[in-house]
Amino acid sequence: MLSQAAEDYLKSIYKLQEKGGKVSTGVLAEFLNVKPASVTGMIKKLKSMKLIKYERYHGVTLTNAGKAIALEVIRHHRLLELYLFKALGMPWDGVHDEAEKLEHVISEDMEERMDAYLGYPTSDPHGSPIPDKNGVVPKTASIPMTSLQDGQSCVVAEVNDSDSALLRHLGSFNLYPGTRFRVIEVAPFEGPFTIDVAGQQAVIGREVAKHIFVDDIHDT
Amino acid sequence: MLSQAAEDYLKSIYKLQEKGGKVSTGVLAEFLNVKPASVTGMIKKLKSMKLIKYERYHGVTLTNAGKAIALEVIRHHRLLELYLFKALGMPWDGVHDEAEKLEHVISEDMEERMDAYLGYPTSDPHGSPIPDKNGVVPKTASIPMTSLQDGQSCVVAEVNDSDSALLRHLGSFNLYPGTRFRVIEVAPFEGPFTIDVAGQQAVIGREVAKHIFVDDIHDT
DNA sequence: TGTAAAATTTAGTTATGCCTAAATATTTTT
DNA sequence: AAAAATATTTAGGCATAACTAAATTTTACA
Repeated sequence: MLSQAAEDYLKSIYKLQEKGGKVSTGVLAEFLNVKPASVTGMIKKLKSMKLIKYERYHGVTLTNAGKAIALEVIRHHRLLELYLFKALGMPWDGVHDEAEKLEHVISEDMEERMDAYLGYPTSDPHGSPIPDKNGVVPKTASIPMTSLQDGQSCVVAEVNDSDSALLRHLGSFNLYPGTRFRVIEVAPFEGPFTIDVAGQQAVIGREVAKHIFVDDIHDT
Repeated sequence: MLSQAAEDYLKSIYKLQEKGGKVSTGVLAEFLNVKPASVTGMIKKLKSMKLIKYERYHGVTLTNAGKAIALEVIRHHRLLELYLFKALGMPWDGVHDEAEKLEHVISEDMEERMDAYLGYPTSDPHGSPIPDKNGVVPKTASIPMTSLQDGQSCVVAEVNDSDSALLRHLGSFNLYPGTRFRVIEVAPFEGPFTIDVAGQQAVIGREVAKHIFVDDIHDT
């Protein structure tokens, strides 16, 4: 059985790989909040298990076996987030931390039962896609909020799930996946976004907007 | 934060203490499936944390702090068992193993939400009492099935939760907590019990009967 | 009571996964 | 292309929690 630490490495590699960019020792270390020297050690281990490919100074790549494990952990995480949200009524800014611990521990059986209870969902409370049992990730073609222009209307597709303060902030504006809003004004010089959500005005800073992805854009 | 291993030691000490008898290094080792030398190490650690009292060759006792942790872990375990059983429909012979892993990992918040969902229950699917938030354990005055006599009728109160084969066996006779049955005959010389459960006859061996506790006994 | 048996502890190892500090390799800059 | 900056690895430690084998302590029995 794979250690929790190893699972976290694979999950992180997958996510960093998704974002584009080379997954170097240093990047991984930063992402996982460990020191580069520690990453070197785990890289050796994962390589010897044939879960990753690695060449010095050229970054890491998941093998198919490694990717399968990464996707299974991510599936666990997102199913758990949605389950905790829907079945236990946990707030959307609380489910990430809980899922982060549970994801390494639940059985296949529990995974399947949650999946069935939820009706085989394809996205979690933050809009992130839930890979299916075969590791197939639903397509999500969304665009960063930062690329919106004055007057455009759109629907929140996905937000970063790991920053609970950010999530509470967005929640205070009722900005959840599925919520439609309209850009009233984008302040010049990389300024904040003034938007209209269901008749209410809200100001969203650039840094926050970077973590919001949107869909279904209309010019109005 | 306390390690999972330490939590398991405290939980085991509590359970062994309940059963009566001195909780010696060797007994603990056997119960936890580790070697006595390993127990010595953990005993030192737990003693230094003031979670147990210990004197060589005289066994271990929980301090109040240690008992509180033990009861919290047991509470988690039993709430989880009942939750998995009721909310996710897991079979009663499957919930123990799942709960065994989850019990160390769930938050107070999740504990409270499960508790509320279940309506603040006082026993798990195997009839074991669920300690409340303050560590108060509901009274359960039940008697081992092995002390029953011919013709007595009673209700299953509690069964050992950790042996899934045993649980499946009992399930095949519909022998769950709350089920009433009548002893038709106790075979002599420590023989098996022939019982009547809802009109069906079943033969329960002594070894199995030792793991069944009953209540509400009537002579018929 | 002395000796054998049983229980427990000590000493030394192992594996995991992290750390720091120092060494080395690569890339970038000048 | 050499020097400087950056990235990565090596070497040596630490903590946890298990193990084995050997020593020691306690208990039990003859």
